[in-house]
Amino acid sequence: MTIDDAPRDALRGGPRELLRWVATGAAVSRADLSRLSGLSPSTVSQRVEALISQGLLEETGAGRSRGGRRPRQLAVPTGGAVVGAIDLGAHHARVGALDLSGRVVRARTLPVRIEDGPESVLGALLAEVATLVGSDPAASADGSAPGALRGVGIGIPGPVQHATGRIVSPSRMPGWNGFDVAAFCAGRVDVPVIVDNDANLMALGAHRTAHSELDHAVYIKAGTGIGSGVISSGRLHRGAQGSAGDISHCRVVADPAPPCTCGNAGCLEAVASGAALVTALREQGVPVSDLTGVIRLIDDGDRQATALARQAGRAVGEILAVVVNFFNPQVVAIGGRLADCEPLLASMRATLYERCLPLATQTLLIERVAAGQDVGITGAAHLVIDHVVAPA
Amino acid sequence: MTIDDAPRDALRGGPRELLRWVATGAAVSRADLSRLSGLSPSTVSQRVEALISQGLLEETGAGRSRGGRRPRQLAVPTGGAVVGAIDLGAHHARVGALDLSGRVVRARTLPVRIEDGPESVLGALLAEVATLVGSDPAASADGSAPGALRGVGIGIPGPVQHATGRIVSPSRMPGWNGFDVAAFCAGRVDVPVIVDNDANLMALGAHRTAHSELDHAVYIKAGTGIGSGVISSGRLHRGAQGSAGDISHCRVVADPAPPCTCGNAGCLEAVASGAALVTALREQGVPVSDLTGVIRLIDDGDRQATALARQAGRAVGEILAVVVNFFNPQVVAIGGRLADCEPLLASMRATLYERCLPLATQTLLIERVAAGQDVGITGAAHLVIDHVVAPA
DNA sequence: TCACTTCCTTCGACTACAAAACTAAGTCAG
DNA sequence: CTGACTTAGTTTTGTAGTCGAAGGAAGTGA
Repeated sequence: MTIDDAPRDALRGGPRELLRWVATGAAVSRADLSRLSGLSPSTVSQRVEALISQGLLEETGAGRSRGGRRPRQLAVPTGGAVVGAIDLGAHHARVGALDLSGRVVRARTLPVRIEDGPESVLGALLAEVATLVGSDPAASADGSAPGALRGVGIGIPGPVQHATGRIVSPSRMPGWNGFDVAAFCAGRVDVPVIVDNDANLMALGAHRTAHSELDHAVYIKAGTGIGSGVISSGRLHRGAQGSAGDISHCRVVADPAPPCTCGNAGCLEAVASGAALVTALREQGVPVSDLTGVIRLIDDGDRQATALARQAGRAVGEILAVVVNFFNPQVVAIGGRLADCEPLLASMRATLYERCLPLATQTLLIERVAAGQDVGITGAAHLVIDHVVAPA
Repeated sequence: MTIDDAPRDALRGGPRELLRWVATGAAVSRADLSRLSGLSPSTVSQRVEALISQGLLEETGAGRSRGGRRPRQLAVPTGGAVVGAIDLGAHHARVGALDLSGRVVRARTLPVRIEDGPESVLGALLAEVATLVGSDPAASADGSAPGALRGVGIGIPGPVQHATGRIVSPSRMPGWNGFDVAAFCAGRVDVPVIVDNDANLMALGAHRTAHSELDHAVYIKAGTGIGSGVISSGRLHRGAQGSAGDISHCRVVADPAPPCTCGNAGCLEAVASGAALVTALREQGVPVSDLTGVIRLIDDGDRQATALARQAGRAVGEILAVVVNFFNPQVVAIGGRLADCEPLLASMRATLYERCLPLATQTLLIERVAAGQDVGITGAAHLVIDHVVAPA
């Protein structure tokens, strides 16, 4: 006798899921939703009506007939910049205004100086969010409720206790330790603010846009720093302390083992992060100023830079091999600025295939995160949307 | 604003949970259940009645008053050996008959020879299950329905595709590759048979008996082989292919790197498993015949054996460090025959604390699996019980 | 003996969902 | 162009699960 697993999601057919189906284009009519969700047509009608009255859904005329009455098309109100999102990085921040479907309405990249401290940095970014949301033509045109800001999601490049919104001993954010981001922001905007780690947000964004049908996924963010986000049973896995996915200080074999900002040596971050590559190249006498320079060198086929990228790829692969064996995900995707670095990717892949159980890699997808520079804010927006369309 | 996470379990107050509360002794009366589950007294009464009529619960007279009417005590029908369980090991199998609360009613350890092949081994073990269940005094006394066998759970010391019940390229089970355990057993017993990896069953058993209030846990089984079981959000995490937790072939630093049965060298299993310790000691000229001998040597303080145990502990700790950083569990517990080996445990602990993020180890429990030799069959029984008390 | 507590059940109401019947609006064959 | 059929969506009605209030059962303690 064969036992199939418990249903993937007890929230089956919840308003959130209906909304997502419409947002992703999987469903266009009430009938579609009924088929997809397994709910009866009457129930779907009822729910849809509720969503419409909340301004979360709208009717957009009749669709094409498939041999019978034409469907009344549904859509998530688009163009309404109602969710703010900030994806804070080491040197830049991506700030955006997104609509309820998680689509980017308007976004900008701003230079930031983390070392200026949280008040200054976050203050400026929140102001930019307000500008982006406020400059919404739809809102200024009709000024109705659907155009109003519903929440702000913020991604931080360091450890965040999601539950409290507090930052805990970040390695590259001087002056931010213990800062309560959520509380600070709550004083500046009067909508819910959700704070999470940047890798988690990338994971959420990438999963929702590219792998929403997969249950278990791991996303690596390799930029200036290195981190990962975990999707388990379709949901973000944050772990006991909210530090799940933080593989930056796992030890890897490297000779000599480069010292890490954390005080140890041979950490993944000290070998495979963008910052590490910059440092290593400089020590070899190569004059690079930042990660962009390193990537250019690699693209140009520079021998030293390429060798370092390979080493970085092996290091990532080494850690990822343990993760894949242990967690057995359906997909491993790599994002961040180093994701476009072919030598790194290639040696990561090779190491992974070499060191994993055949069973674990047999159907494993190893990909690049597709969604580009907006994955982070997309993930942040999804977090907010999930919270706005609250219960189940 | 602080956002609390989604409710841990949408199945809140399901019949399964009620049953578990009674089984664990957390609840004795309907009133207890109402308080624990948050359901209204009327709903609880209704559910309890249903469970009683299914024979899954029974009333056992009145309890002690707490200042008012005396509670009508509830209990899971005990003494009824209604679930069969087999925990197959490399040289021995633990076979048991358990009641609906997951308590062991009767159990035996049998020697097995894996190399005799699945038909022979499983045939004998199933026969033993029948004997243990059949010799139930309660069943023969009143012969009523509650005494009837409801299902059999089987743990296999190798990779199992839980969904199909098939064994996939096990490293130490010649003749078992591709064997469909579930189908074979289905032909011999007329109740559901559930097959899973032995480490998964240990994890389930240990979690249910000792850590049921924790969401995320990792259990290491270190015996002849080495494996792990993962609890994520309170549920067994099996991963995409059902191979999650199989860390036996993760590479660790070891010099020289001992060859592994899988063809590679330096696998965790080749360094830290019981089989590896036996092999290594023999190569050093120490005459040991099996794992029991090794453990005796270690307990006696033998220098060579202890050194190997330390090395094994470091190797486990090394892998576990990555796992803890990545998964951020609330507890890591070690079971299996090597769990009682102090030097191994000590160096595992040390390595873990040295290599993990402080945030991840700050509140991390590192323990020995408490439940003893019956954890496996207990886990198997729980799997069956969960399936019998089917939906939510 | 009486007030009060605890335990549990009964009953009416509410909610979520579904099934069935129905309306609406189309296609297509003859 | 007409009538049979299809698809889409609504309305009505029914059912199952849950809760709250009320009350009965069975105790304690002043």
